[in-house]
Amino acid sequence: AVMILRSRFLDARRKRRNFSKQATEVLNEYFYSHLSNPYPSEEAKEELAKQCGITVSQVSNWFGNKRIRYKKNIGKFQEEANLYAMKTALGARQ
Amino acid sequence: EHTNSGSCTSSSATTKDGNKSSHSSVPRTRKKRCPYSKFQIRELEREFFFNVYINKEKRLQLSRMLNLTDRQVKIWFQNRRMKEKKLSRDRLQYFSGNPLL
DNA sequence: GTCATTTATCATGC
DNA sequence: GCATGATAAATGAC
Repeated sequence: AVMILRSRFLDARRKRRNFSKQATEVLNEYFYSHLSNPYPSEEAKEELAKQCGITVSQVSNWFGNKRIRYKKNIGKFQEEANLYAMKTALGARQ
Repeated sequence: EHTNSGSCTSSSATTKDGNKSSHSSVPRTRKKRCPYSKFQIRELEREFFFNVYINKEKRLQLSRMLNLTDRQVKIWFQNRRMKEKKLSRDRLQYFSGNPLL
């Protein structure tokens, strides 16, 4: 039984599943509202992980991928950046 | 999948350090990440099974056998220890909230 | 030495 | 066919 669980764990380790829409929303909000320094602290990572229902490692992976891919092609993310900039601006107005 | 024979190994005439000279504007290009072959991984894992920490002798021996630099072998063991630690954390988390067995 | 990270690569989703 | 999450080399702070 332990072996079955172990194999299941190992197999599921690299099975990729997309995050929920809400989780991506939360992560993007943080990223674009800290665009000058998109490096969340350990505490911030834990809070984000809790909000998103994922692990801290997954939060770290997401920010690592996001930073490099944003840097590599800022133009591609311009629309997304404007969207979240607008969103946070509207949120802060009340 | 990867039967990587001799594509990435820093076999010889490449870039040890040709540039320590006082050129102040050379950023010193970052070494391109090159995945190791199945054979290299197998031997590294075999040694890691015996010693999580590798000594200088075995490191030189391994680096020669696998056609890697001692620095590469050293870094591989560092990364491998970090991987093991992460696997332990994941295992713990995975089995924690489970009433199974 | 650890450890967060950068970067490229891998594997999957769709 | 790329978008996306996870992993594998490589660097640097400490």
